[in-house]
Amino acid sequence: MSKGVNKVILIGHLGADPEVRYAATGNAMTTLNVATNENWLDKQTNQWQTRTEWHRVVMFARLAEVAGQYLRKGSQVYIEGRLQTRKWQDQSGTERYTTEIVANEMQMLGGRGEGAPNMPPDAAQQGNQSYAAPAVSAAPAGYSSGGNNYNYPPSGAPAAPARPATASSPPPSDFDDDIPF
Amino acid sequence: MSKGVNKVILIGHLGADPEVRYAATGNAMTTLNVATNENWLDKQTNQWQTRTEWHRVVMFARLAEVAGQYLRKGSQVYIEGRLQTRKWQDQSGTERYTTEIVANEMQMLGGRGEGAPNMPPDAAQQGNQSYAAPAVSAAPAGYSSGGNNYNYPPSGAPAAPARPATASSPPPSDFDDDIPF
Amino acid sequence: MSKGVNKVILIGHLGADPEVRYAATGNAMTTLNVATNENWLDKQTNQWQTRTEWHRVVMFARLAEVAGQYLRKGSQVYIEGRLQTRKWQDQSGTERYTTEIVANEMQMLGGRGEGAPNMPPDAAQQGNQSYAAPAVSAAPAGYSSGGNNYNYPPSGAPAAPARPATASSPPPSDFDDDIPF
Amino acid sequence: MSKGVNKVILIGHLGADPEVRYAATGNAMTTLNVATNENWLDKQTNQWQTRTEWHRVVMFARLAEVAGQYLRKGSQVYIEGRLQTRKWQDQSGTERYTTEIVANEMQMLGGRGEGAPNMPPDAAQQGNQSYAAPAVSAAPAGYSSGGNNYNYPPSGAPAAPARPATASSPPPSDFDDDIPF
DNA sequence: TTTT
DNA sequence: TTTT
Repeated sequence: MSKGVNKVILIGHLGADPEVRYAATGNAMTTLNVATNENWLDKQTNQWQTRTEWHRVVMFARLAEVAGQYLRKGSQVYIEGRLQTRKWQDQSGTERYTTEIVANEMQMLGGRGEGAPNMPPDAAQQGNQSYAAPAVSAAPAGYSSGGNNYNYPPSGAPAAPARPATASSPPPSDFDDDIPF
Repeated sequence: MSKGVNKVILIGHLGADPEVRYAATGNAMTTLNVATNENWLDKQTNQWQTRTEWHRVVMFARLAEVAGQYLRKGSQVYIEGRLQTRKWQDQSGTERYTTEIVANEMQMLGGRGEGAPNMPPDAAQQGNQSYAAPAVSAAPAGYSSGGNNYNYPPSGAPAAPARPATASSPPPSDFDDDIPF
Repeated sequence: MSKGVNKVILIGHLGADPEVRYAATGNAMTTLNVATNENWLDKQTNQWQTRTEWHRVVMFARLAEVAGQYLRKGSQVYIEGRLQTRKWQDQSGTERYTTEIVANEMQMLGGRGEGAPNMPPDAAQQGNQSYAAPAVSAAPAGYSSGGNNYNYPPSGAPAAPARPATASSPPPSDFDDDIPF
Repeated sequence: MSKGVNKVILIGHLGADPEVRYAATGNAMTTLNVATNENWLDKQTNQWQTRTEWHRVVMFARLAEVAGQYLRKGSQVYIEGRLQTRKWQDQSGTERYTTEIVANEMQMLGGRGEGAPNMPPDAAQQGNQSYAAPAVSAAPAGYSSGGNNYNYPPSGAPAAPARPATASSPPPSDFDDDIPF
């Protein structure tokens, strides 16, 4: 049944430039690392602290292309999407899980001037691929859209933790274009 | 500073009864497994399919107690909260990440009559522990509220996958009450 | 440009059966009256009070038809949409304003069994008529989609308050099908 | 019952400087006029058009003070709140309705540098006055918080339309501090 | 790894 | 009345 709501809304800044990949079909997939900050009062010290949460955001098709074109490290963005947890196997064969936000809407915020061209008016929203699949699929070919496990990182890739503890452990970056994503 | 929005909204059904734990201080923490369903049209077969996404929801203090008291497997709920990814170590010492929704609001939906008493009027919302910490902390003692890594499951526990592949692999359930959560 | 977010999320109950109208083109428009309740603590008396807010929700095309078919007075619904204020003239020629939620998603909640058939899987979401207009327009013919003032109630109709004080003052109901909505 | 969700999320720009008022008790109330823009494709001309929607946002207490201090005409803001329609009487004694967003969270977006000092970390969120009233009430004294009709504009004031057609018909601005708001 |  |  269509009973269910799964919605995420983020406003944050990119910790790095977008990563854009292309499937053999030409479909784009972009991943963003988005930081959301919040402040909380430490009752012990009575001081304000900042907590940063990092989010892995993925987007497809036209939205992916626009993100790759207009966003940069430091850009402030509004993201709307849904939560999705997918299973993958690390190099030791262990099943691991990564939770991502699959974006269906994006807005570039602030950042007036600073050299970046403006996003085109038709770029802000993805036809929601969940409920009513758009004419041009938002998911790349080779992506088994019916399940949670569109299999990236591919087998044989180095372990790619969902949230790397340090910069030395980068997000998945060695995808094979022939085995898309 | 306080620039940032990190918001999740879910409507779904519980896949199991809530799990309630108590810290040594008496503070409650409840975890829910919430399924959100959506339908998508398989273009190949031209048939409607259902995709289920499972979400791990955690809540503290009064909200946790109310959830434990009024929700049951199958209950339909509205959840509002924020995304949080925490790091933990599995039994092999490998760092793993689990993404959860930390709820600050909950509404029990539908289910009129059916034996379950109604939730009390003051139960619906948690003082948001992120921005303005409530007088009675929403986070249990023993929970290092300043970071992302409030450390459960504890070291030494069996691996608890973020999203079990089957029912045979339950969510973390063998926490030690003396080392809360 | 496409900088802007205008989003409303409601969960409430219908105060009356949906009102469905059809444009000359056959396009449907449905209006719902949705009550959202919240509780607040009266500090004077230290007692919990209930506050009810009424919302006028409008929807078009397929979503409008589904709402008319499956919702009834008392139904619990999830609504997602955008705010829109339109101008109209009452019988004295005075300009008046009505704020509505233009729905693009709807979920029927709870109400298991009770005689009502389930909503079809493709009914939950409207192609968002704002950003990327759907193939079948979500707006009825005769509706000047570019502005805020699609002119109902029509001139000459009795005054129709945005939010009637009592049930004796119903929402606009005497629309002329030839001058749609 | 606590069954109900009434949530609005806006990102837009201020059409004018905030209007700040103070009750006799010293409590602040600020109103914002926020424009949200969206683009839609005119099928007739195959051209992109912009539609602007104006929103009346009200906020109280600390949030009201911060808005008055840091926001200006043109500022980009994120607003989260609830819809509220209140009844008032125009000078002819006719009942009129105005729908507002009562904000409980606000974020200033973009606008780096440009002379404006930053918002303090504790300013972003209002204790939600609906569900669990904060220690310092978010509603000004003199405001009958139990109903929808906190009576401004006061009787005897010139008519103040919810959404003035032109700038010559300003938002309510002649409140009497002794009859707060 | 972001931002203020 | 905003913004891009």
